[in-house]
Amino acid sequence: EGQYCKNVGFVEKGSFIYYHIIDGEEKICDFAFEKDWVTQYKSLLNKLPSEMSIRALENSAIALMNLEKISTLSLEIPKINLMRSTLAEQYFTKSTQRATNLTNLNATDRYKALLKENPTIHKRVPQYYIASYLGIQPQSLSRIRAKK
Amino acid sequence: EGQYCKNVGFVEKGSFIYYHIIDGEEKICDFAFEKDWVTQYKSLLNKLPSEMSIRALENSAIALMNLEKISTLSLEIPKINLMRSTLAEQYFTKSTQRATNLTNLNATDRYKALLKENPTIHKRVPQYYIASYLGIQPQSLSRIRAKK
DNA sequence: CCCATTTATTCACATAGGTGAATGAGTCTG
DNA sequence: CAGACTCATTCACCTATGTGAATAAATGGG
Repeated sequence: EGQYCKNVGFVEKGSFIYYHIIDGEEKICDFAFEKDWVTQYKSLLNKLPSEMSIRALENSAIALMNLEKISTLSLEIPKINLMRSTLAEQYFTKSTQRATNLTNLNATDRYKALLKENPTIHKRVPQYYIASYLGIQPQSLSRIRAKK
Repeated sequence: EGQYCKNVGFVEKGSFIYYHIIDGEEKICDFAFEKDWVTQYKSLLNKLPSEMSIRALENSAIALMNLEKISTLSLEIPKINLMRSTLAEQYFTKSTQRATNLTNLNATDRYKALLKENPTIHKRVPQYYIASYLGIQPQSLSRIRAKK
């Protein structure tokens, strides 16, 4: 947060969280796992300070590519532009889906939807981060898990 | 919804809603007003059926541009590519902000945030659409407004 | 202008999720 | 192994929002 993002990463191994700090608490707004792209989109493309932080959760391996180099390469290899639109789209799709779930599903159903999409997430991510991502308190997620 | 989106629109006058139908109800996920771009991003760029509907709320004027023509034009006028990234970014920024508000603010504060961003919205959009966008019932929005 | 329809408000009650505290379980370090 | 953390669970109670019904207000067509 506050730094200038200059790279695009591709997760080879491990996991990452995107988060804001609000009232001293880490509010998780996204996860990234193997084969996801990782960058701070707005900071990267607009050369603005990043509005959020990104951090590895596990011991991870990530392939970093510098935006300048990508831009140069794209003159020779037009397919690289595909990657740029894929990136925009991945982020847009994920945040839209998250907003849709937040308005149309209750916490239990949001948790189920997350598990369906990522069945092993609770083995890899502390539960209070999952709760934060779902927009609820850790106690509430405990309650939801117990009820099932 | 279900159709193929082939245009990008620019709102000259009026207003539009983006919505899904879920359990027979229109769930509003975005608004567009003067100077906003309007398109169904994923359908447009991937030539897929649209996942949502878009409809004018008021008597509106919109400048429509065909994607094919935009692509051709962009060879002559490189600045047009700016518009494409602006578009991706507008959508991404809005949906991210919406998801952030939904997780970190209560309904009252989400309503205040919306009013701050768009002070005249209640003069132009029926209240039950605003409620839907905020992720609450119309009665709850009435209650919130009454309390203030 | 009147009636029909749509939209907004209000109320009483129900429920999901928040809050703070206590407890338990897991993990790390020495 | 003991002590110190960190994380997860459970509980009792609280509050925001949902729900369904009744009413009121606004809107639109004849």
